[in-house]
Amino acid sequence: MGRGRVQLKRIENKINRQVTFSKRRAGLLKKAHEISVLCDAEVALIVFSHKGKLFEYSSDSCMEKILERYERYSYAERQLVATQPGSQGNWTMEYNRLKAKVELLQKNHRHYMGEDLDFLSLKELQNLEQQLDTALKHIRSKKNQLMYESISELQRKEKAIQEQNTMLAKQIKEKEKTVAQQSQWGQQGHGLNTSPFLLPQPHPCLNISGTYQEEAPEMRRNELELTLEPIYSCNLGCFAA
Amino acid sequence: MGRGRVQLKRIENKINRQVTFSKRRAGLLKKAHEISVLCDAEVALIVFSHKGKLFEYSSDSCMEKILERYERYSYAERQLVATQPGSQGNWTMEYNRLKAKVELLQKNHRHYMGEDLDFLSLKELQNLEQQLDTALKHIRSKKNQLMYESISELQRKEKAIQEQNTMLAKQIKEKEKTVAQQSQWGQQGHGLNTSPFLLPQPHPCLNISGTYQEEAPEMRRNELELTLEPIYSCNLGCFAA
DNA sequence: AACTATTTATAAGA
DNA sequence: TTCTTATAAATAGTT
Repeated sequence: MGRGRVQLKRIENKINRQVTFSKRRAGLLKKAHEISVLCDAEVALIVFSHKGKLFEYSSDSCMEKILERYERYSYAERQLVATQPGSQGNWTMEYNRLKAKVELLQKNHRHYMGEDLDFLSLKELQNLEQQLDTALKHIRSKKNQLMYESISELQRKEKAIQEQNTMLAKQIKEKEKTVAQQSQWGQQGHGLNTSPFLLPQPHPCLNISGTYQEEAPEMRRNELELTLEPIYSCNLGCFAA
Repeated sequence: MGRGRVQLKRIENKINRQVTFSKRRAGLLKKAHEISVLCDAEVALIVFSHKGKLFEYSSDSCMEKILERYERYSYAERQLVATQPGSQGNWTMEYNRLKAKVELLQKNHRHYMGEDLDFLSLKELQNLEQQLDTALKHIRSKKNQLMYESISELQRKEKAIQEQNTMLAKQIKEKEKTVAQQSQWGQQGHGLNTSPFLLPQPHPCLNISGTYQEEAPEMRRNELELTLEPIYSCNLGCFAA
């Protein structure tokens, strides 16, 4: 119906395909509606465009209802088929169904693995992202637990060493005092040169460690939340790409 | 399309309705097929006649596949809608639908979480394990990257402090020597004491960074493999259980 | 189910 | 995308 005959094969021209899709989709939905009204039928129509956009029609009773009815119906049908022995057509049918299901699962899995995302729509990707996010939370928590242990072990070490550091610095100071006293009492004035040199040395380090120790819990928390969150959003970001 | 216009309302004549249903149904299925082929779309069409007979069409990928895709899609859609306030549609209906869907999704999800695995086959389990492993690799690498940074930062700090520690200890030792010398020589040769104190000061710091850069990569790698591997095997272990 | 007068759908072009 | 138009398709009523 148009200016030329149409071959029943994929339209290769992208633009053309898109246009035809729009038109035929409208027509299909219209016809679906018409038959449902004219003939009092229950119709469910689902169309995914090549690019993954969803279009649907369902007669008065909502989509879910019809799909449920369908599931019940086809389930019952399969049960009947299954209980009837001998019929060999059922086996191939069953086999194909199984095969299709496996395929579906694998496809889903691939999506869950962040692969084959090219033809998923943004919405589907968001869905995926959310689910993966939840899954990762569990794994995160275990991993973080061990990481934390490693980190706080290091921090514990650091703290201990720093304390030792402080101790040593103090000892030096005292040593200096002793030396200074000795200088004062002997060759005077010389001790004054050494002390301003030596004193500031340990000082910045001690100061740093001092403030670090106080802020460490905060820092740690910050570091973890700030450093780790971006990882996830970054990683999950690729699913929205 | 026919000898007279058609009003969009239920055809009361039973025979007529039945005939029209047959004709239009064929047309609808045909069109559904056409759009799926021409436009590379995924189409699922379900029609229940007034008398309850089922007719269906689904493009190449089987019906179940498409319906699942639909469910996922509309789930995602509803999630988006749910976050947007205001829509006051059939709440109870929506609620029930949501509840059912959530249950279904949770079941799938539990599998991905390594739970409820009792009725999965070995192959499915292996599949799950492998896929999760792969997925985690991506996440790991990013997360580890940041964790590494945090850890090696701490290690750098630790090392630096330790070196300083050593330095301070040396200084103390030398001070002691000086003190001892001073005691021995009385108040002689004081100028010699200050220089060994001052020269080594900047030296160790430079040394630290020099040796660190060479050894750090090895150290980091070791520590990561030793500390982190157990986490994964532990985590993944539960999927193999 | 087959036929056919008409209405519809739509391909191509603008 | 939307509108137009020539033409192919669908189909209502008929046989």
